Amino acid sequence: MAQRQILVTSALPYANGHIHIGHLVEYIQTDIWVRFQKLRGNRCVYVCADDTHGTAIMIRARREGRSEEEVIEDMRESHIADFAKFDVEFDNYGSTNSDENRELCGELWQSIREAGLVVEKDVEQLFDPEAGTFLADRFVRGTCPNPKCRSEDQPGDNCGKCGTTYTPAELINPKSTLSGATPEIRTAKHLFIELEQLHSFLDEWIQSGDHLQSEVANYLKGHFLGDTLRDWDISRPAPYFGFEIPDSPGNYWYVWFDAPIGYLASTKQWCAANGEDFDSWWRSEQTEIHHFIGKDITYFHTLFWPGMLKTAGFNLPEKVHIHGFLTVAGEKMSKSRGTFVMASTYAKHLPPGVLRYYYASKLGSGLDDIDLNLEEFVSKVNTDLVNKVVNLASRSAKFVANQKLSDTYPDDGNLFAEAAAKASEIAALYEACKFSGAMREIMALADKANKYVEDAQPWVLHKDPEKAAELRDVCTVSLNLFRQLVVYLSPVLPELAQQTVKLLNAPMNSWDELQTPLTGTPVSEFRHLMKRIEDKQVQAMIEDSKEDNAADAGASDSENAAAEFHEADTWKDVGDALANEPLANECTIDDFVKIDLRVARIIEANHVEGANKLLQLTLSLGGGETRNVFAGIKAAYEPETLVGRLVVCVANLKPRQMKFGLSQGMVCASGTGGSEVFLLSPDTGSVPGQRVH
RNA sequence: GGCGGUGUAGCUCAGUUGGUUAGAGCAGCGGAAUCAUAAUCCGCGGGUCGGGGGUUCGAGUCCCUCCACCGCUACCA
Repeated sequence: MAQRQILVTSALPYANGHIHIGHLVEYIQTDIWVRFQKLRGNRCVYVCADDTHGTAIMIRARREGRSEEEVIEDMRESHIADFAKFDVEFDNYGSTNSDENRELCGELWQSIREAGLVVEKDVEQLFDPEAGTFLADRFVRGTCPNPKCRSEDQPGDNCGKCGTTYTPAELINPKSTLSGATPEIRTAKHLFIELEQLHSFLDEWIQSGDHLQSEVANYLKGHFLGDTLRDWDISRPAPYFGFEIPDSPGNYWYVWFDAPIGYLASTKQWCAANGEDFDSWWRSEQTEIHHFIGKDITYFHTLFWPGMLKTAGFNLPEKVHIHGFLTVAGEKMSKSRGTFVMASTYAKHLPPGVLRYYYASKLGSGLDDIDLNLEEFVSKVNTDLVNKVVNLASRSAKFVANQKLSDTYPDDGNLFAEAAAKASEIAALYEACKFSGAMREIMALADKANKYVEDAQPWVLHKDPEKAAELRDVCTVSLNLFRQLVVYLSPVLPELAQQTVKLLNAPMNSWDELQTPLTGTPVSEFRHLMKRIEDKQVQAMIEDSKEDNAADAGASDSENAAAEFHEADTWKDVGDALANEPLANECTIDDFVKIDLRVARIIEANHVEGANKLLQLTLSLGGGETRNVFAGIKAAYEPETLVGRLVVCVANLKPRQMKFGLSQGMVCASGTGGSEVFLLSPDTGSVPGQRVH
């Protein structure tokens, strides 16, 4: 098989936040794929970098009273340390704030200019006169301009209440979240790339070959390519932390222009350090480029990025591998529930290998979100890795410790050969990123191996000194089957592979080593290769995450906001997920007054036996008037935390007989449901029984 | 609203170009074994493959329709 030359990237983590277990899905997925390629003997280079530019970093640096460079350097060290803990091994980890990146940005920019793709347009944007900076939409809040809504304190791009989208300039009574000042509308020149000129190229690239998963190609086709592609605003006026555009003083490249160029820049650094020729990696048909990204940044990597590369004469990606997000216990990671777990917090409580295995066992080639189910996590890694795989070594190594394996490989009923024959099938699963399928196949082999040991009964042979040779044969088979499994698993579990090398005193550098059994080699003293994990470790991690986040609450708002985002969500406001509830039909004031909203105090709150979503609440309207209400807020609130607080309720709602009793009203709340429910609270001073007008 | 995706055993998921009584792991139940980190092995139960309609000799697999859930809906993309 010819050796392939493969360049692999993961998305660049933003230097405004620490790595969390959601990020790790991507880096672990990529690292497994890279290790697999290397094991197969391909030339494979894995580069990444910190994404360092943009308003968010600038604001953070100001708040912390230090330079942007200091901020990003600290975060870079933290990121590198976190990745190392999880055996994510980059060949180069760069930064978008590097000389290489600046040069390459200039080079691509030049090509894009020469291709006639750049146009200049005026853009109206809000400007904070106190902070002296233009404001990204999420740094502006004000009253929703929709006359039917007028909700206060809404972000600058769309209303979280009614879902209306608008520009920040349309907000009523806007305020900067940086200084509290009222922003001014200022006009500035922005540079745009006319992507439409590349429409037919993109059409073809996206539909041809196997560059994208079919869902993605369909999505792009239906969503963007069916229409005229809009111009892409790639400049930002000063002040901005980034690179100034050489032929447009006072303007900076927007962070999403220079971020993907970071892939090139990081490669260039690697080339310089290893005496490699950059063009043979990025301008050569010999090289396959593979990007691994999350589904939220599909747009950049499948439209702009290929367009930029094409225009500047670089290699196009061979494949953009797109994955879904991580949910924990079936829901978005949540700080209040302690499921927003930082990589470093995880590493304090649990070993990294088991997370790598768990993710591998869940990852297919699709875009579906994967769920970290905590009970399943514990049982799966213990069962598969400790009880099945490691158990093979554990139950046979001690019989032959400090001895040698048999000189000729014994009859094993063809088990080794059959498992070896699975190599091409399992390799194909790894290659296609169908790791879950690969793990299933490997565990099926582990089951067969355990059955072999069960049938061969080495513990019986052990008692009869005359059967020493037979015992050694059985252990030779068992340990070889074990080693074969470890080779199969080594992209996922590099640490286990290293330990197995020590145990069996034989290297493990190639996929082909699973084809040939070891014979006559010494066996070391057996030591536990992997510890079972316990539920209490997981619980401790969750508790610790709650504490982490409580500590965070004292930090700046922007820091908290950043921590809420999925890996690339730092580039947008996650709040718009709430905006999809369509606006109800128009109603008159007469309609409105039919609904009698009252302030009420929760005087009792209880779980309801047998109910999945409901809590039983007793509301007091004052003067002894109470209402029994069943509210679907169980996932979001503990009953004991509710007692005593004021809420707003619909007091004249027709009572409804529910499965668990009569409900005499509704408690007002916002949110999308599940754990995302937020009760409305009146300001201090209001008392139970007051009507809401 | 539009577009994309998903809906298969209690849970997590496989089901390849439509073809014999729909599979795995985990969980549950019953046995065996005791070398091993209470880890293993054997057996059992459990699904009208979201609902309905259609094409076909035959559909979880193709077509239509409805329902539920998730995501996206672009000048922070």
